[in-house]
Amino acid sequence: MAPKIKDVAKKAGVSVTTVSRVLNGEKYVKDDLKAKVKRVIDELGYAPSHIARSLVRKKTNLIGVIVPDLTSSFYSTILSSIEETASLNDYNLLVCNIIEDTDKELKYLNVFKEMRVDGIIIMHEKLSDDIRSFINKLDIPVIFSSVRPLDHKFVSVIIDDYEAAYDATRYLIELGHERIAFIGGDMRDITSGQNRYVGYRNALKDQRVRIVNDYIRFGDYKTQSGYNLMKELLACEPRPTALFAVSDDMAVGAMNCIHDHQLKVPDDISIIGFDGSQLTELVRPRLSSMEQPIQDMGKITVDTLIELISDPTFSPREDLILGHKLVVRDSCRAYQTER
Amino acid sequence: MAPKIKDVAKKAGVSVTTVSRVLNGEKYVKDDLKAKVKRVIDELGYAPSHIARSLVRKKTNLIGVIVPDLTSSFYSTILSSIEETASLNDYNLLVCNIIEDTDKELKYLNVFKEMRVDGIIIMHEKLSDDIRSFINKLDIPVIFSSVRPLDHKFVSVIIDDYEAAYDATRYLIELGHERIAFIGGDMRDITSGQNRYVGYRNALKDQRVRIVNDYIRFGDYKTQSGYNLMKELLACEPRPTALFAVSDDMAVGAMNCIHDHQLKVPDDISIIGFDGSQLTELVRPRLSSMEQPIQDMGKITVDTLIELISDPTFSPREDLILGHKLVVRDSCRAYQTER
DNA sequence: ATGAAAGCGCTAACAT
DNA sequence: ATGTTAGCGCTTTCAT
Repeated sequence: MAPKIKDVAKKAGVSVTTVSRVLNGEKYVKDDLKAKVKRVIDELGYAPSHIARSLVRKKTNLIGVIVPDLTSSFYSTILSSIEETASLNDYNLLVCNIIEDTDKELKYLNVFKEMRVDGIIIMHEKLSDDIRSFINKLDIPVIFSSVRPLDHKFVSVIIDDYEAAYDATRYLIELGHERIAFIGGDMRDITSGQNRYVGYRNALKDQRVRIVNDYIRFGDYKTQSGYNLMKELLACEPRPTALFAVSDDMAVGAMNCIHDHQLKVPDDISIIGFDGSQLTELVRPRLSSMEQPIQDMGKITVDTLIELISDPTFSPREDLILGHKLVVRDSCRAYQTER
Repeated sequence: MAPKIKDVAKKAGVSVTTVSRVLNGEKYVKDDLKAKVKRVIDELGYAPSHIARSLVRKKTNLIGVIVPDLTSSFYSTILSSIEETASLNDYNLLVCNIIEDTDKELKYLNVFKEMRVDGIIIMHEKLSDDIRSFINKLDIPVIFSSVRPLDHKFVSVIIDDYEAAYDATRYLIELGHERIAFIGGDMRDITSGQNRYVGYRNALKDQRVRIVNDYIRFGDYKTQSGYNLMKELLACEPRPTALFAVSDDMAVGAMNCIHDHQLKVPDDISIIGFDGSQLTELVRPRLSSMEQPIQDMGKITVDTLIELISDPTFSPREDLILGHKLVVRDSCRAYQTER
């Protein structure tokens, strides 16, 4: 069995309180005693039980994180930033990967509750009724990152997805494109589904570009779905000359589909993605994308959650809206009518 | 404050023991009592404290995981598989992302020790002396996944990296290539550094292909490093006609470099990667790769660790060697001398 | 079938 | 400056 504080106390010839004091760096311990205790701790290889500590302190220093898909470039990057920030603040991450599995999510949320995690980060917005009511009853701070669910009793750290989509679409319009297709996400998602879609539509409408329903398709943010939808789009007559995809993954899927059909990006079709994930630099041509500040998003999520944890009265009723940025790479070109 | 077992007991008019019994599904509780307790639990929104439980049961159902780079396609996939298997067995993951930071790693290992995690999974092999001695003293089961450090007192779940690299290289030789370059990893790594390098060398030697030192470069498994090293290789005279990169990330970096120099894969240079990560299907041309059974690796790692946890006498002294598989896609072609 | 009470390893009054 | 002791919320003998 691992040594306990009592063992240390006995061997050092002091009381457990004294050991506890040196453990917690309190003063009121004479230097020689402190030194002796420390030596014994080393000799015994003693490490205080976080379990026992949590029980009395009522603080676990644990943050539960629910990620929709660990293997996606966007989420693994934001998770990495979350981990870094948490670690810097002495918080540890309990990570749960949910791939559209409400039961598993509910189970995990319950584990988070049982574990008495200090806070919870959720990164998807397709909240089932069960989930919704569960987290509403929970008296643990919850924060949403990169998404904002509909009835938000909680804070979200996001960009303005509507504006970002609008700007991305306008960029294509300004390049002279008039047949601009759209590959969207799940319309049950407000943030990444609806907002981005409406941004696209309104950009077209405002610049008086015709909206063609056939050019509008919806999928699930993943590469495969981008590939499949692009295939459908290639069958349209006339073919679109540009595409806005609401995730880089989908954009890459579309690029690959185009490549596999012996067409060229951007010569035949211009593509702009969304997220600004690592993928953008991994593919050829490099993918222009509407960039979310992924690193900042992770950091700010954790920083805000920690404030929420340490000061329950602190409650930024407002969401935290970060800036988006168009990053131009090589996947778009101007459209010449006389081509 | 969250309700406790005592609150439930009081409200249900029974003893805490009884509540504990229904919580743990024991028999010897009359049905009507059981029902009443359950109702009260619901009404109160009571969830047993995992902390308190762990303290008395001496079991946390926590597994600590140390990942070298969450954002890499290989590690995020294996982590995803680990998470899934753990979750299925009611274990939760404490995830720590280490990017060559020994201090952080040591700190985390100490957290794992304090947290009394039931087991630890480590996915890198560059163990510093501190780390090495720390885990040797630890009386928590440790398992290595995808790597095997030098003095292995612990079990590893791996493929035969030497054989896999040998086979990958031989594939290029069989395609008729004679100028085969190598982009390697960190030679301080046994598994992914040395073994793969020696596999490459021996394959050349055995098939009597000349080994050219200029064609051999070492990096850090990442895309950028693959890119940079390929740039160096392109400057060689004569240029290599084929390349074996010890990670898919590096292979993709090399592909991009080749593309950026107006050359073609596989027409000008054939490339084979290593890992069989999702990247292989994301790039064009699709990347042929020596595939590791990533999913299985994650699953087997967790399954074995759980055995280790539940039965301390159980100790597969042997490493678990999984099979590798060459997956041919579009990045290699036969070399014709008369070209 | 149910309950009382000891104890898991620690912290934090409270005493000295 | 150091020690005694009562919990923290649960499980688990041991009684009944």
